[in-house]
Amino acid sequence: MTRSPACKCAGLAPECISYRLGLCGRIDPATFQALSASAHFEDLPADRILWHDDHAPAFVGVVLSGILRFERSNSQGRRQVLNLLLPGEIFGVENELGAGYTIEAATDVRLCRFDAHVFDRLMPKDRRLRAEVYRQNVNRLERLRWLTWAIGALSPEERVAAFLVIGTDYMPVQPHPEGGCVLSVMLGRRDIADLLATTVESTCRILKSLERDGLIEMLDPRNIHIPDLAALAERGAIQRLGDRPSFPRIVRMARSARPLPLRELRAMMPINADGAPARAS
Amino acid sequence: MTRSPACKCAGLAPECISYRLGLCGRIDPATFQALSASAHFEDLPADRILWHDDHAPAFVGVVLSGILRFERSNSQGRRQVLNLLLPGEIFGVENELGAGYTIEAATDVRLCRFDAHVFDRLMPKDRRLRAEVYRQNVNRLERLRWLTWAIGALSPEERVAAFLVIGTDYMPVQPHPEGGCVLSVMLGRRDIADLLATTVESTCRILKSLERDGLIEMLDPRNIHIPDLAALAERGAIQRLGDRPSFPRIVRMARSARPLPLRELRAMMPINADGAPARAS
DNA sequence: CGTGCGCTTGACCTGAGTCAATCCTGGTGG
DNA sequence: CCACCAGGATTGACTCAGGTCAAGCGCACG
Repeated sequence: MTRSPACKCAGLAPECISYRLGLCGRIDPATFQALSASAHFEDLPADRILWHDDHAPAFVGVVLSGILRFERSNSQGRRQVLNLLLPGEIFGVENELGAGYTIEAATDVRLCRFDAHVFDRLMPKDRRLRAEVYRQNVNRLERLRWLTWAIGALSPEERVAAFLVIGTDYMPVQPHPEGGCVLSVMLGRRDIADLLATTVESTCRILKSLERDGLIEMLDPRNIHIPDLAALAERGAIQRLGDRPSFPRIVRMARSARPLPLRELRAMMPINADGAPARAS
Repeated sequence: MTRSPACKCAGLAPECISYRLGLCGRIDPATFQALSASAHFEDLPADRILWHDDHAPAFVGVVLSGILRFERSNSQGRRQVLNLLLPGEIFGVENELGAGYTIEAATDVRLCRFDAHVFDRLMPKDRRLRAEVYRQNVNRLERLRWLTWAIGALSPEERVAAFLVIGTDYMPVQPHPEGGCVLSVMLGRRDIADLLATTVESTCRILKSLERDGLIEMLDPRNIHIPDLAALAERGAIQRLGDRPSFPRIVRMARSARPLPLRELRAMMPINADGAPARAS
């Protein structure tokens, strides 16, 4: 884990995802100054443990790129991923750790950490900061509600289908020459399985079966062509394409602070899943 | 559903659970005055639908007695209960409805409804009001995390065991002459099953099997003797008796505004599950 | 005294988890 | 450049936990 010296963000700010569409850009400029004075970048390799169990969090952070997973395991090691933390999202506010929760990097991650004390001092002062933290909490709650419902009321197949549909909101998406789109799944099978409360094997089989049904086509394990998003959504018990839990649109990440390594198909300029240019707001 | 004329709460306040340990007692007195001026009592019979699906909530409410269930169903009618709303808890803030969620009475319920506009006008003015709403949101998130983890990572048996243990925090509890305590489960099997993402039949069988193992004894379907709470907790994957999601302690309800009908064993003076007098705070 | 509903029990069966073998790919070192 | 290796992904075979379906049971209520 590399760690840069304190960075004032000054030059970077307009490029930074947190500034462009997250915390930093929505708070009072004075708060931003104070906060950025305590900011450090930090790069984590995939699977690095960021916080473990009841180890009280010592800092507040914002994800700049990559995905963190917020999870908890039972005694036999069965793991449940409770949330994905995406670029632009804050973590470490409200002592969300404590009861055996862990935060780990699901992919390579770059994040920005702020001093917790500085953050706590700023909270009561800036109503926009509070509003942003509140907003993100509401989103979190909404996503968790969806997940709980999905695990409790949907079949594994429906959950996987829904995961792919919802994934088009926050994972890279490219148009496909023959129509539809190609979703680049940023998570390994293990993580998908643990998020959807199923197993790696079932996930594989379900993907194959969705492929047999023509709902998807696997270009390679991580790149999935979705010819008809609406059809897949229907399989995933998503009534209208509109009602999915709110994730930040990765599309806004397109030119984030640190471009992802430019391998194979990974979309650097994602468009909307339906092939239209990315929606605003 | 009976509805009283507007009630100023004046005389009732000290008796009211929301005043004694919830919203009303924690906010600025001026806010309380304004809020209570728009307050109505409302009694709902069990299973009455309070809000349905995308019907935008028109009011903010506080549960005074009984339990509401916050739920969502899939297309085949499989239902998932996502949260229980207990005496003292607020609902209707932040448009939590919208995506097919429903709020229904799980038992007979008495609640206090406030005008949503009044509430929204007060929110920006009173920091203590905001703090209380925030606090309750954090609790909600925490409970939902536990539930998601439980459904995803625990077996149905573990979930039922844990449900009973956690239930001692928010459902009536009495000491048992032979030691341990008697928990009066306020929910029907159906609700328990839908909360724990299992079926009525499995719930029954699991209860029987816990009984065979001597972990519980069913006095009648709704009154369960727990000789050793810690042993049951262990079966429910609750490590230390301390780490359960935070529910309001029903013990504080003991003399709430409207006593529950005094049938059979229902404890009017619950004590702590371990037999000690109720813990403070 | 019938009816209905909630709870319980039994029989059955299948979806999905477990275990194990194989494939594939990218990375490493010779 | 190639052989080898490790880890992820896939596939197959097997098993059983727990869901479904179908009956009883018993209490509350009209």
